[in-house]
Amino acid sequence: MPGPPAVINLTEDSDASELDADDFDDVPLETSEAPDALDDVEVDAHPYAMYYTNAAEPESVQDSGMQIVLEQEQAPNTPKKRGVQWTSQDRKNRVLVHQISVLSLLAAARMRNQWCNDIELRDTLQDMVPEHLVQKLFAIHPRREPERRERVRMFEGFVHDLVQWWASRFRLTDVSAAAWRQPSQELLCGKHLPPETWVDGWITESPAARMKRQRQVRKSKSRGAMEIAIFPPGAAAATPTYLRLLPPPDAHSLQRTVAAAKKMAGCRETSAILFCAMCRALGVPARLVVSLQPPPASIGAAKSQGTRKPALAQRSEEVTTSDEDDFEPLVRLRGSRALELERAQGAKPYYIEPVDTRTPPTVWVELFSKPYQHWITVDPVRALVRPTGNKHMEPLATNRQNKLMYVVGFEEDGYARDVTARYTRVLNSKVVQQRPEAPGRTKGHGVQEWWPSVVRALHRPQKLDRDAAEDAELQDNAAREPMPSSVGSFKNHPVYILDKFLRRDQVIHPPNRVGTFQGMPVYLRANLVHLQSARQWYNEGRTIKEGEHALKWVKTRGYTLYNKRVEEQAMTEHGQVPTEGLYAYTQTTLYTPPPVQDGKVPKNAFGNVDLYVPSMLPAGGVHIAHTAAAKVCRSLGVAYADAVVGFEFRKFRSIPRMLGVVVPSEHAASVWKAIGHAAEQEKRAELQKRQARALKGWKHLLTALTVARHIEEQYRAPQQAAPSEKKRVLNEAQAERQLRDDVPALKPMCASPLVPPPSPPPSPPREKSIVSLDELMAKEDARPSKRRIVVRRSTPEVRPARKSTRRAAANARGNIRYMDD
DNA sequence: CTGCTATATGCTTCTTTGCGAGGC
DNA sequence: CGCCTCGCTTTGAAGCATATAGCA
Repeated sequence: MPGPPAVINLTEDSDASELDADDFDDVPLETSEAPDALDDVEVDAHPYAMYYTNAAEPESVQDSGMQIVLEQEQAPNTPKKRGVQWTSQDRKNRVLVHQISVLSLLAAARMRNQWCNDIELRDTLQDMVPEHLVQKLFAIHPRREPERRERVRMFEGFVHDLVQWWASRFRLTDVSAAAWRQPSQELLCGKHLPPETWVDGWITESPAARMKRQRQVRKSKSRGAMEIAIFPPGAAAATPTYLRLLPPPDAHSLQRTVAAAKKMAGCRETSAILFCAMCRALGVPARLVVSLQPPPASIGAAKSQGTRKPALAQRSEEVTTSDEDDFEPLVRLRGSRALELERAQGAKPYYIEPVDTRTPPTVWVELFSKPYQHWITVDPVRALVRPTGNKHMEPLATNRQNKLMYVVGFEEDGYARDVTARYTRVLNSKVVQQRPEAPGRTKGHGVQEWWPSVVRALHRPQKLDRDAAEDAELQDNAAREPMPSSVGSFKNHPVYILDKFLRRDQVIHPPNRVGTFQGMPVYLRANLVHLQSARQWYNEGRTIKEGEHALKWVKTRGYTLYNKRVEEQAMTEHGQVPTEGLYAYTQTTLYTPPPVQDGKVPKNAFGNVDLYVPSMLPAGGVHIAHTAAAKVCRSLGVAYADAVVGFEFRKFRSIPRMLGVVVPSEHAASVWKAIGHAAEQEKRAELQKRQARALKGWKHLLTALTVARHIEEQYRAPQQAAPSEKKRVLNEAQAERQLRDDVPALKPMCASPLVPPPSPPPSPPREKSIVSLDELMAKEDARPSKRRIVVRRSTPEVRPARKSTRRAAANARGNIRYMDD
């Protein structure tokens, strides 16, 4: 998880994302507003160092109890080859995590950009600027210096001096712990980290330690720490790694940012944020530029990164020489008090991979030079001022902590602009391809790409002149990127494409060649056209225009048994592979079905109406989307046609999915009415049927009892035989009830409310055991006439209705009381 | 060692209108 | 007789992403 988004505030950004809500089903998410409670903490003394021990957590550490559990579906065991077997769900998760990270980072950056407008912060910073610099700035005015070229030079000189002054004054602290950089890949790649390891501002916990902490939290009734459980990728069930969030080390609130300004000390990112605020205070249009560092969207990228990283497991002094990137000694994030605590508990220091402040940053500033009418790139940490930035802000490909993927500049008014093109020379060949939904992954026409939609939400709705000029500049920058130098890199290239990478349903139209590579013509991806067969277009409610010729002929791909047979037959008869023509969208037109004429709905060859999309409804017709519609139409004598709304595929056979009928519009109302009527009647009939079944059951039972009594009367043996006889009869009765087990719960005909069955009802106290059926029936006769019949399956008592005219039924599952009417 | 290419492998997508027996 | 339900039918190929080996 990336460090910065201590607070997530998604507004427009969340609208821009095309994340399916379903994807979040498994993520129980509870958030609450997180007030800034650490504001009074000193910036200098590693404000969170004291929390780095397992000592009791101050209540202010975490305000929201948030739990994110990305669970994976249990899949059947697949034989493990080596390493982790990635499932398709893992891949989807990676993209999702990437996208959520990007949005979160944007939100975090936007919030910091807002802080730059804070009056107190601006005043604090403005007061610090030396007088001679302020004078230098004021001197740049058309009235004082009419020569524009001179003003351009003066502005650059001013910015240069300002940056020099800033870099010499601002003290860098907390650099590594607070760095905005690539999150570590170990966990995402399924590597197990030992407990008490620092991971991007989180700390790993052993299950036991977690339980213990949670017990303490419960006892003290305080809010728990924010924690997540990360499951390793792969199909096999595994134990997650538990992470607890540490307090953010950087100036994560406005108050702390102001404090950092007063101290003129903080991390690299804080330096850039404060510099931006200062420039705005001086009246110079300034952008806060952020190179977002989300985890990679593809597994391959993450894997190669993750495996090459030095083992974070070793966390002590010896790690300092583990990597060539390590220029700084081990960062010990300890205050003196924390160190004491640590010594007392025998804890080890956390290892945090260092950051080299000489490498390109992930946060910097752009200043708008009014005389030059261009944005100037400024890195206040390395004291760099450059009219163009790509050489100095692009990290090396080998840099694992900083990957240039999205660079966004936030302006004073809160709008942002995608300025990635300014800072990379490999925008199309590398950068774009790292984003999800790169050209190779999207398909078809009209597919919304994710990042462009995010950018649209960030950009100013109406372009300023300088925005338009910048767009041209950035486009020019991108256009200067050279053509790929290998066949492979043409694949999925966002600008160019070779014939050989065209898919079955793609064609270049118009086929304007823009170059040649190894003898192959090179085309622009912009001219790529997605094609579909006539049938496919028909399924979307479109037909091929008159006189259009197919742009491409391809081998048919019969899927159903029928079509396969047809293909085979064609093969044997003509000796050539059957082909079908493919057409572009522009060659099609909306399909208009023949209209309803003389009250008749025109049918197709199958005797129904194709209604795959609403536009395929014949003129003068109405779709009655009700399953009972056909029956009603038949009885009413209304001409109708079944509506086919789609297909289902089972066992290589396509089955039309029917839903309702199409009728002439003049009959629609009457058909709907009849449907309502029929439904009511059906309901009544159903009820009657159930009652008839219940009555039959009762009749059966009573007959059985009568017969039993007759038999008993005729063949009764002297006294002793009676009990066993009674038992037999009762068993019979019970079997009878079991036969009726499927009788559904009967709703009363009248409107009396159905009382839910009290469960389980106490058995009614029995006065004394019944010895014979005679006794039983005599008892029944003796009872006062009751309007309520209770049948309890659990009791071997049988209390049939005395009069056969009484309608009665019982739910064989027992204990449902039926109110007779 | 890195980057490129070819090959192997495993997963995903594409597809687009039955029939007859028997019961009610 | 008409309508409904049930059971049987069959079980691919292309395309794509990724992993891996080999080569320059």
